[in-house]
Amino acid sequence: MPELPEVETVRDGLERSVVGAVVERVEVYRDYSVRRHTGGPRDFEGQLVGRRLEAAVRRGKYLWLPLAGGDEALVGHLGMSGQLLVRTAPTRTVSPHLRVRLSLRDPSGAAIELDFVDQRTFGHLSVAELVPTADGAPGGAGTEAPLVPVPVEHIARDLLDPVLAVGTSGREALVERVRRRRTGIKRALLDQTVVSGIGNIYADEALWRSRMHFARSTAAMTRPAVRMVLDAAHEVMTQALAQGGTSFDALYVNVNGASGYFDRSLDAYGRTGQPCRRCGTLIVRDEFMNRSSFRCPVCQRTPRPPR
DNA sequence: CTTCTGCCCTGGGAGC
DNA sequence: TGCTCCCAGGGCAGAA
Repeated sequence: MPELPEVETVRDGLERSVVGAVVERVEVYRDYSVRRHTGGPRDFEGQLVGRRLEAAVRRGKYLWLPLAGGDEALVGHLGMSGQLLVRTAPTRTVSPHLRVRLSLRDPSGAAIELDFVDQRTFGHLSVAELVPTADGAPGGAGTEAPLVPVPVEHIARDLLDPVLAVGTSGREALVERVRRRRTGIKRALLDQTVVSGIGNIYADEALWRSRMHFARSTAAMTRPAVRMVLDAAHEVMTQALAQGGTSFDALYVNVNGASGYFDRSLDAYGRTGQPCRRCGTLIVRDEFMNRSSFRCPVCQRTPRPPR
């Protein structure tokens, strides 16, 4: 499932393949896939036709393509199973999970199809207004413009954002924000209003690398401990991005959670019953927020319950 | 304001 | 073989 590194791979692909192209036709095959769009799917189609895609921007797991001729953007979230596939030649087979198709014309006159394919339909597209960022800094990766779409306004910056770079005041402010929370460290890492882009997989990987239990109280954590887990999250996502980038094909912007990075490099996530790569103890699975959490029971000790 | 729960959705795979 | 049920989980509404 796409988290920050996968979404950044998609953003990079879109930047190279569809930026500069003009939307000629929009087909919505599944209304549910166009959500949080004022006006509904028909209005979505009308808003896009004739507009040129000006950039490809990402914050956390949100993507957006600012549209020429107005402060609006095509906004996308891939959810669990979403893919944005770029094709420059007609295809014989159409995915049964094709939800939205944008037919584009690039500056050279060539036809491009941008397909939103999403099996589980947790992802969605919309057109939304762009508004200034609260801090005046660029809205996300891939742009210098200090703008974000309205649905992204409440989404915090992610760890690859220069505003949150290690050693900056932004990073230290994030450390303090985490310490002010009254919750467990994994809940804080997953809260997209605190820091964005971290999902269940990379949260578990960051906690394993930091030797921390998911339920450790944020309020009781020292600054160095919070720095450590944030650095670990940053590191694991950077490494994943480096691997995801190598398999990228410019003509096929792909997101596939089952490929590449996932199979080879995970230390905790999904490794129930397999030996911890540090100490050999078998990884366990815990119930957490109605989903799963994977950890080494020795490296990541259960914290004392608060009194 | 903060924290937390339940729900949205689909199809692959396990279990019988 | 065929049926049923569980599971994956990001983000949001609404409750506490």
